Amino acid sequence: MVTAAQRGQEVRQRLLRAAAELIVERGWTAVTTRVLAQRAGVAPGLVHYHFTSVQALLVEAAVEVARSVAAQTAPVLAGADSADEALTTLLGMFDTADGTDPTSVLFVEAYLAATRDERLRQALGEMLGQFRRQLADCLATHAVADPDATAAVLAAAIDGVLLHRALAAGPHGGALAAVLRRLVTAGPEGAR
Amino acid sequence: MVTAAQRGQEVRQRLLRAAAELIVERGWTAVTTRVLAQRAGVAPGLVHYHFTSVQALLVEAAVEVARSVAAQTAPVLAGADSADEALTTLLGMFDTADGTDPTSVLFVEAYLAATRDERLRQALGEMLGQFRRQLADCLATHAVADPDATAAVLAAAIDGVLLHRALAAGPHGGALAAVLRRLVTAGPEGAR
DNA sequence: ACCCTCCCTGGTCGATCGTCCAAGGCGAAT
DNA sequence: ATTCGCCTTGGACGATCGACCAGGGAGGGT
Repeated sequence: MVTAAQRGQEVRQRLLRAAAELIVERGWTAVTTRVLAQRAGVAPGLVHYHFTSVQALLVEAAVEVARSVAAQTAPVLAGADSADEALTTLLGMFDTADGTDPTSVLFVEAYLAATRDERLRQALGEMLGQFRRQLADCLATHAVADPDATAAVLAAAIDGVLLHRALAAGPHGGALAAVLRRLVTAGPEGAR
Repeated sequence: MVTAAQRGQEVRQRLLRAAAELIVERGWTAVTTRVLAQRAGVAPGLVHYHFTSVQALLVEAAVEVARSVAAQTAPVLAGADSADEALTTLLGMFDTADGTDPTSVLFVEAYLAATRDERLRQALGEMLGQFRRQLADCLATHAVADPDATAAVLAAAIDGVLLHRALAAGPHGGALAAVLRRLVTAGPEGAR
């Protein structure tokens, strides 16, 4: 037997999934109560029953997606045998993304919304810091110079490449990896 | 004597400036006819007199700002004596930006809006292509390997760094330049 | 003096917005 | 069987939205 509470949680999840889709399709500030409910297949009133506001729902949905992506990248960085391997595997995960794919657009939408929502900014800032730290640990283990700054730039470069792919075709696969590899193969003398 | 046509053009410019401000403050899809008019200090009806729609006004405003930034970077790339110098000067132009400054936010907002507006996507895509080409020419002149892919990655890295700065503090100035310099100082043997 | 053209005003239109709420439904506990 | 607590429904509220337009006003050409 399915309890009412279980059905309630499932509705919550459906609303979160609908929010993630609609942020991408319409843009953060254009996601409305009624469209959310329709996409989730529930009555409009349920949105404000399960969440205090539409904005709170969007924030929770975005953070959840970011968390799931972070959960995928973490083991890659922790288990790599070399900085080269970590880079290659990481790029492989994003190589099918063309900048207009749901995940890429959602991330950028969340970044922007974070400039206008302090809670979201803090949540995403912590996750970015965590990713940078994991990446820096990976680079430090494999003797890359200035691992902290390198990790920050590498993370930024990946996001930037995805951002630019939405506008115009850019380097993919091997060509992209070859350029980015310069960041992690320079020895300690790379820093002046 | 100020003719009516001159005043009309000035109102148009005021609306474009107001649009650029409001896109940053409120987000692309949250800029409304009436707020635009109020910020520009004109009657609401003028928005749809000078522009066919609010969306058209936003697109024109974003493209105009992008063009003015491109006009600032172009001479830097063309006149640099070395790839190092071009990189340093370029970074200097963006070093005061913290990711929440008007120009950075406007660019990202425009990138996102471009995924939902084909005209804007094409306009920004052309400008990105032009910037990449200028940067690639600069790199090629100073014997950097694989200038096209390097230029694309470098451009993406700069945008990515600005994007991430909005979420968390990142490398600035010398530390940032030191890492990015690896991209442009690797010789032809850098590509395996 | 006339008209023509363009700029501008201020308000109306139907649609849609976020939020809230009274009332109904239904399993679980008493 | 009754009560309790949570989930759910569908609509009401005032505010605001983009787009539109009838009409006023003021130079410039005739």
